[in-house]
Amino acid sequence: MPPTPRQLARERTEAEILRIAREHLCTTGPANLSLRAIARELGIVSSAIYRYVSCRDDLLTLLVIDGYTALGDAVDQAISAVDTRDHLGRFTALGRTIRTWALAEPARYALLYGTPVPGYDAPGERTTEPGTRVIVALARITEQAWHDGHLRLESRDDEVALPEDVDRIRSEFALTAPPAVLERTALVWAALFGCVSFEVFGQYGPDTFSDPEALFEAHLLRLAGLLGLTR
Amino acid sequence: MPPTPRQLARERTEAEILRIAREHLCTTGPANLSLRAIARELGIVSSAIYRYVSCRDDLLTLLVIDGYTALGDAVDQAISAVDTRDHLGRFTALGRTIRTWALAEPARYALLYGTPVPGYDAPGERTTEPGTRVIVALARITEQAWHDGHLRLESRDDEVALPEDVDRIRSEFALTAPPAVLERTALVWAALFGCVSFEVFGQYGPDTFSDPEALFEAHLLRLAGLLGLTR
DNA sequence: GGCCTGTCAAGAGCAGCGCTCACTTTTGTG
DNA sequence: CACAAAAGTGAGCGCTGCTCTTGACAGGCC
Repeated sequence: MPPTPRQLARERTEAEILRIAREHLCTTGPANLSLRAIARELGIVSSAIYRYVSCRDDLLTLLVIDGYTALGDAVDQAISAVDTRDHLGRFTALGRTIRTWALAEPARYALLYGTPVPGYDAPGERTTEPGTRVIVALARITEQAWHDGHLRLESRDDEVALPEDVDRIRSEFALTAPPAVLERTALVWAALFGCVSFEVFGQYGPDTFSDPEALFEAHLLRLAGLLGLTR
Repeated sequence: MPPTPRQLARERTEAEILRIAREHLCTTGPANLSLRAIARELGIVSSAIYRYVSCRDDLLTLLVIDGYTALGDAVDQAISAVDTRDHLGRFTALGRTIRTWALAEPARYALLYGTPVPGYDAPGERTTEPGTRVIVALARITEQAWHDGHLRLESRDDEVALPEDVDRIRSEFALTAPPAVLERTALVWAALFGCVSFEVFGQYGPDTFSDPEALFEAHLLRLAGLLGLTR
């Protein structure tokens, strides 16, 4: 059945709340996100906001899901614009997209990959799936590269740190590449976000690197090498 | 001249404020650090706290310096306990110390390497020096390894992303290793903190890796390889 | 001893916050 | 048109950071 006018109005208000909340996130940060301020900007009295959002943590959950989804969509789209056989190109597209999105949306990035908000536990049943999209996309790239024979192995790649965990994950996602590939994928995943976080969070001093993008590109290529990607 | 009783009492109170603030940081986070709550726990009235700390941001600066100093001391001590010629041992000691300290002091780690506190600008003239101690220590390790001929170069290591910036930094710290070494040092630095942040901030799911320490050790060795450290 | 100055604590007060509750107004629909 | 559900109102509680005025007290100087 078609949505009633009431449902439409409600959805429009909910979307508007999310939009204002995203803006406020930039200036106040997640810990000081103010429901009163959002209500004020929305033009309703402070208590009326609770008709749409049960509490502040609920709004945070909506923002987390919203952020993971936006980043996941951006990454998926960037990857799918590159030839399936160009594994290095897909990897650099993934890395570049994460960095670009994070620099464009530092507050949302911080909500996802920065300090956890004290006293807030993201409900796993709602956030895990969108939250794993980037690492799943990265694992699919290395899996495809392995499948196509474009993943170089090293001499001591026959042993891995956590065989049980790695095997469980490999079977969960039906990965055929050797365990060491998944281990290196996890390292590159963490390293990638380390590079992006340092830049977004201002860990590099103000006048240390004149062209952070060029530095990131160089790091991306080295990480591709660490991954064993050829071509 | 000896410190007056006044000065002694004042210093004792300041140290006590810092201690309580560190505790509160764990539960409230830096953005919601409450001067009133600290004053209450100290047993003085809320306004009296401003005799010791000019404002909330000033307390944050004290905590930032305190944190960088504690981490820097821990890293320096761990490194100096390893033979000067054991460059791999010094590198893994540095990495392990960062991880151990971060897991033991997640709130202080988050203050240093997590999301910047919105609206708070750390005064560079007071925080830069303690804040660079870890990367300086890492650079000294790679420099020493290069000096001792224990740093492997790669074929395309003759070109570097930002020659001017890298050369400026090399001369500032009197580094003799080639530019590519510094570039890789920067990547490993970011990657290291990426691994630690993922673990401290709970980016790995609750039941993904049964033994995060073992995973970190494996990643450390791979990062040492990326650095080109031999033996 | 008396006084003056600088330090410290107290407490009231302002504006903002999350959230609740009793209440009124609006609105879609049988 | 009537009526119930939904949306909005405004007072109120206890908390926050921060300011300002007021008063207690100790050390140095005459």
